[in-house]
Amino acid sequence: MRKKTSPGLSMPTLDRMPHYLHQLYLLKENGSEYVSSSKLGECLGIKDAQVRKDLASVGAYGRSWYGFNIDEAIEAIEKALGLKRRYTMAIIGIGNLGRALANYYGREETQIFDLVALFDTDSKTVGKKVAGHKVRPMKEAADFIRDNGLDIAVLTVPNDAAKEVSDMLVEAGVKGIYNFSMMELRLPPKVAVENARLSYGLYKLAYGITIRGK
Amino acid sequence: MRKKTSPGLSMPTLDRMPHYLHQLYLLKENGSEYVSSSKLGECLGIKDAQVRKDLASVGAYGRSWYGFNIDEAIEAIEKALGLKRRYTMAIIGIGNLGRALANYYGREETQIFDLVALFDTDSKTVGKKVAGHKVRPMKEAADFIRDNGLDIAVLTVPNDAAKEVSDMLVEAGVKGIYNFSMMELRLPPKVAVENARLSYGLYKLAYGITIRGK
DNA sequence: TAGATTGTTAATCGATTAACAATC
DNA sequence: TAGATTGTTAATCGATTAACAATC
Repeated sequence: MRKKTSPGLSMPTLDRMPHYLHQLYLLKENGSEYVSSSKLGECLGIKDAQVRKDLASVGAYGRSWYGFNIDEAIEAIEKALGLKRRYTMAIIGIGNLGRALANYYGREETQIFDLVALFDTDSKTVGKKVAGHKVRPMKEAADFIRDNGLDIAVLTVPNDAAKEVSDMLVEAGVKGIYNFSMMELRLPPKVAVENARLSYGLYKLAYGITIRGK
Repeated sequence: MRKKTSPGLSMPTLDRMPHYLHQLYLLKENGSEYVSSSKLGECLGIKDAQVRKDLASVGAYGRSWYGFNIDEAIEAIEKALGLKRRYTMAIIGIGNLGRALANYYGREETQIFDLVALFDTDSKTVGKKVAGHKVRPMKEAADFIRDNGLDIAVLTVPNDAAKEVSDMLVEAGVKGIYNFSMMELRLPPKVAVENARLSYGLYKLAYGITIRGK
C-alpha cells in the first residue's frame, strides 16, 4: 500500500487534494474570490494550519487579511495533480456498472477526462449505443489502446476476468487503471492503479453503526 | 474494576481491516487453514509487524510455527467491524448507478447486507423491477424506513437532490448512509456516513500517471 | 532438535497541531 | 490604525518498523 512518492506529495496530503479542489470549485461557483485556511478547513474537518501546509506544498500561498485567492489555489492544485492536460479514457466492461460510469463520466463537462471508447465481450451489448458511444468488441481493445495511446482504462469487468483483462490493458500500453473489480491487480510499477473497492464502504458503515450503538 | 473498554480502531487500522478480511476470505476459499503475518502482509504491501499489531487489536492471535488460524482471524475481524449481524439496506435513486449497485449488492450472496427496497421519484421507473425488487415511489421512503427500522441507505440521487433526500433519511431514522453523490452531507453525528467519491479516483490516477511520466 | 513465527517493546519515522512573529 | 490571517517553526501526537526473547 505504501506508494513511492519520494519527491511528490505524501499520501495523506494527496488524499486531501481532490477534496480541497472540489471545495474550491464550489466556492468559485458561489462567486467567492478569496477563502481563508480556517474557512476552507472547516468544510473538510481539517485544521487551518494543515490547510496552509498542504496548499504551500503545491505552491499556493495566501495573503494576510484575505486568505487564499481561489483561482490561484485551484490552478496550483490542478498543476500539482497533473490536471492541466487531457486524459483519454475507455470503459472496459459494459455491464450495469460500466453503463453507469459511462453516463457519469460521459456526461461530465470536464475538460480533463475524455471518455473515448467502450468495450465489451457480450455480442448482445457490442454495437449498442451507451452514453453516446457505440460499444466495441473487446478483442479490438488492445489495438485501440495502442493506436490511440489511451491514458486511462476504467475496469468494470467481472472479477474472474479482471486479471486477464488488466494484463491485456498493460500489455497494450495503458497508463493507468481505475479498478472497480474486487481483484487485487498485480501490475508493473510503471502503470498507475486506483482501486474503487465499493464493498469496503459497507464494511466501514457497519463499523460506524456498531460503535454508535454502544 | 478495569474493564477492557474498546477505545475503537484507529483510522488507518480500520481502513486496513476490510482489506485483511477480503484476503482472508480468498485464502479460506483456497483451502488454506493458516497464514503467517508476513504472507498476509505481502498481499497487501504491509509489513509483518503491522499485520500482527492490527490483528492483535481485534483480539486475533497467532501461533508460533503456524501463523494465524484463518477462521479465527476472520471471526475476530467480523466481530470487531460489527459484521456478525444483518443490516437491511435500501437504494435511494434508481438511475444508472442505483441500478448497477442494486445488481451488485442484490446479487451478493452475503449474509450481512440485505437489500430490501429501492426508491425513486421518476414515475417511469417506479413500479419497474430492478434486480428482483419493485421500485417504490420516493414519497413512501420515510415511512418504510421508520416502519422497518432500516439500517443503511445507499444514496445515488443527483447531486442537487442529495442534501434534501439525506435530511429525509436521517429524519426517518436511518442509521448509516453510503453517499455516492458528490455533496458533502452535514449530518448529526449519530448517523454513520461513508462517501464513495467516485471522481476522486480519476484525480489520483492523473497524479499517478504524471509522476510516472517524469 | 532447529528454526519459523509469534507478541510486544522500544526506536524511528512522519504527520498534525499549537504558537507566534510578520503581514497588510 | 487594529486585528484577521498568513508561513513556518517547534512541540506533540500517533503510526510504523526493527528487534528480540519466547514459543512449540
